[in-house]
Amino acid sequence: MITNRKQRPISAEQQLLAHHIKPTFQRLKVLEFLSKSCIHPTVDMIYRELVATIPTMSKTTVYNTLKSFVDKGIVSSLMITGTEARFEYVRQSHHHFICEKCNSIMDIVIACPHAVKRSVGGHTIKEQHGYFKGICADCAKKEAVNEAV
Amino acid sequence: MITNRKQRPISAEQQLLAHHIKPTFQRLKVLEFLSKSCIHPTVDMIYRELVATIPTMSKTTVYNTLKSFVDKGIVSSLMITGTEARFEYVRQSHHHFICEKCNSIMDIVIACPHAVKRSVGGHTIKEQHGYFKGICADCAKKEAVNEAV
DNA sequence: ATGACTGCAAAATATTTGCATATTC
DNA sequence: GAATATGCAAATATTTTGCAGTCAT
Repeated sequence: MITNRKQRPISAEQQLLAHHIKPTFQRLKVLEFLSKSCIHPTVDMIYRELVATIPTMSKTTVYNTLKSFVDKGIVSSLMITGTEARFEYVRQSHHHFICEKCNSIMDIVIACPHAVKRSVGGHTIKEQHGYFKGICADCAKKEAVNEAV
Repeated sequence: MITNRKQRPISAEQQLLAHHIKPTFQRLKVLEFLSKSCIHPTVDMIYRELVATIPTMSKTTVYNTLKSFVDKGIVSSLMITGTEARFEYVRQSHHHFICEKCNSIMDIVIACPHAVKRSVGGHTIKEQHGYFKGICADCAKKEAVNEAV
């Protein structure tokens, strides 16, 4: 769901207007998809999803669109799983967990004392990112089952 | 400097042997360069540095070598500045600061309550990563000077 | 009509793979 | 001499760029 600063639900169109981005058809579709998704999709995932219903959609447009969203702070870009960027609609500040087995990315909401810092070591902070890598609960369970056999 | 678990200085060769990696000439050079470097170099930076004195060095070998180092936990791979992986010799656990202007990466040593966690949300943690993005002190200073002109 | 947006194609960049050669034990 | 490591070349993957056509004021 997309909300404004007061946590009131607003449309994708209003969200783009609020950030001075012209709400074109393609941009709305990208934003709507991201706001519904919890899989932190790659450019390719977004493209494949949208081209299914919008045959003229191009990857360049997905790249362009994501770049403008990231610039405006509506979407954040995660470089945590190898060489492919992943994207998420910006909501509450949180950390991530990346599973080495299944490569899924999960949101981890935990208190972080650095989340409110404005600067560190004399450097001005604009963004904070925290992530964990390991084995997710699902994969750990599957492994346990396999070993029992 | 390379140290063992008791913080005693050891040679690159001993470090590789301790991790069951055959200490070949190329691997030693990569490890020595990383252990001396504080710039979190890319594959290309490592390659260019080494090929200057070892004309037969290939990028494939740098990739292979880094992969084995990361697998053994001697080196860690950072995906935080766009599409190019950066590498650092593993020492004390710490966070990073990435400057949006000059793209330099700095180590940030701060207390983090999550650094000792073994699991989060039921998922088993193997690695923790934290980083900040913003404007470094140097670039902020330069900007201030430019504005004053 | 102007300026912004889209999308194809090509270029640029980054990484991986196949395989032949070289090296080491 | 068997096993492993190296390095060239090609393939693949990801992102960016140039440009021509399209769309919306």
